[in-house]
Amino acid sequence: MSTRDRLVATAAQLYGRFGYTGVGLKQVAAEAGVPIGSLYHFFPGGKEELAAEALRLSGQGYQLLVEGVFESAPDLVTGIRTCFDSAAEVLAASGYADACWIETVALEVASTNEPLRLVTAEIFERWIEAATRLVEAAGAVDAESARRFGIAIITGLEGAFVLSRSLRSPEPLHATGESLVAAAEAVLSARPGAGQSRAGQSRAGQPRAGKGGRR
Amino acid sequence: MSTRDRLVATAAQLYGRFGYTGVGLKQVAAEAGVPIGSLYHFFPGGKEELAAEALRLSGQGYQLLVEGVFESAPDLVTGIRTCFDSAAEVLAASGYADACWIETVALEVASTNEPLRLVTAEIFERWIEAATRLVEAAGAVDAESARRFGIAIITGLEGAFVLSRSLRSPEPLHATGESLVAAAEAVLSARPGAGQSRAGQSRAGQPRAGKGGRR
DNA sequence: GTCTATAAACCGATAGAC
DNA sequence: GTCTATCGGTTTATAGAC
Repeated sequence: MSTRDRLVATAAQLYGRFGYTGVGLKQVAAEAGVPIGSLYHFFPGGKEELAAEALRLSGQGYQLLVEGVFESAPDLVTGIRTCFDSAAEVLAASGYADACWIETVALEVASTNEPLRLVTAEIFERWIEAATRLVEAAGAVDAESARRFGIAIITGLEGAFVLSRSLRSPEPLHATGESLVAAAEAVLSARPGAGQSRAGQSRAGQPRAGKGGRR
Repeated sequence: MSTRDRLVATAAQLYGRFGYTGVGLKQVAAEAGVPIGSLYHFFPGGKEELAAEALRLSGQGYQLLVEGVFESAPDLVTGIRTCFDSAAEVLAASGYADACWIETVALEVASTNEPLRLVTAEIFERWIEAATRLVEAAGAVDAESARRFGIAIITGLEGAFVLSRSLRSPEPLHATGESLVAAAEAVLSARPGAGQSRAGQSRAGQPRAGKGGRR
């Protein structure tokens, strides 16, 4: 792993735990075992450039992770359930520390650092587009409602992360996931050619009970 | 307005824009027109005590605000719509700065400051209980699913704030609100004595069309 | 490319005069 | 209760030797 990659990786890790303003460059360099001068050699733009790079890398990482979960699920509804349930497991296993650090930084910079705000906006926009594609693949009617529900999945996940981390409980993630499952069934049953019962399959599997508990 | 109240109010304002680690006590004191010595006179616990007080005050304020919106709405579904739509208006009017600053601080302190984390947890728990009461008043079946959907309203709102602030667009708030409306109709139609069509009224009004647009 | 030293500004917190 | 000066430590960033 190159010096540069090590800096980006430890920056992502530290910004995730302490936030953007909560971590100094000296701390990042020390943790990565790199002198501060080398940091400015690779990132002449200083803290901002390093954070932008870390954000973009983590943003892509999170996207691939979630897309993988959905694509290996038999249908959209189980994809949503698996996504929120496994997020709850990972979060609890890390002592409620590792959720989505991009949202922490996004809130910190939203009104204070325009270049970094734009970086987070690009990441979120890509996530929305990816989620929209997943909903469309599940058979939702028009592009507009697919995007609308794709956004709801992202916002639900991010909001549940906040409460689950603060409360140190998986309950917000489970509850939000179940609410999105109910919404997905409603959205998908409204598509042309769908019966008015709860549906939601796109490529396999029998209709699930859907009312299910928190396992 | 007393010196003490002025400190708490400006602290809430500054922490909202720059985050907890992003604002110094000197800055708070200067903005409030108070010498730093007086700040430590009223808050011997320093930054942490001041932030805790500001969090509790703002937490109660947000709760009263949202409860007022829901209680003056004819039913749960229009309460949700009004809540998300007016939040989008307020946010846009402030240049996408004033959403919910408690979540910014909650993420910052979640893994770094246990006393403040507990303060945010208490606030979120009260919000959940308030939201649960609103859902129960709308006629949802059991206490468990009422709490589950109450949580989803809070997490949806908080998550939508993150994306709307980052993207500087009302779209995430509108999309999340519509998704919660669909989920509410599904949850409420499952209650005993309800037809299996989409419902959602609790005290007034005819059944709405429910599929409606973004106005 | 690597590393050290340092500048200039800021941080939270305290002491002590008034 | 108000206000100032200051301590010790941190921040971002740069200069310059190697």
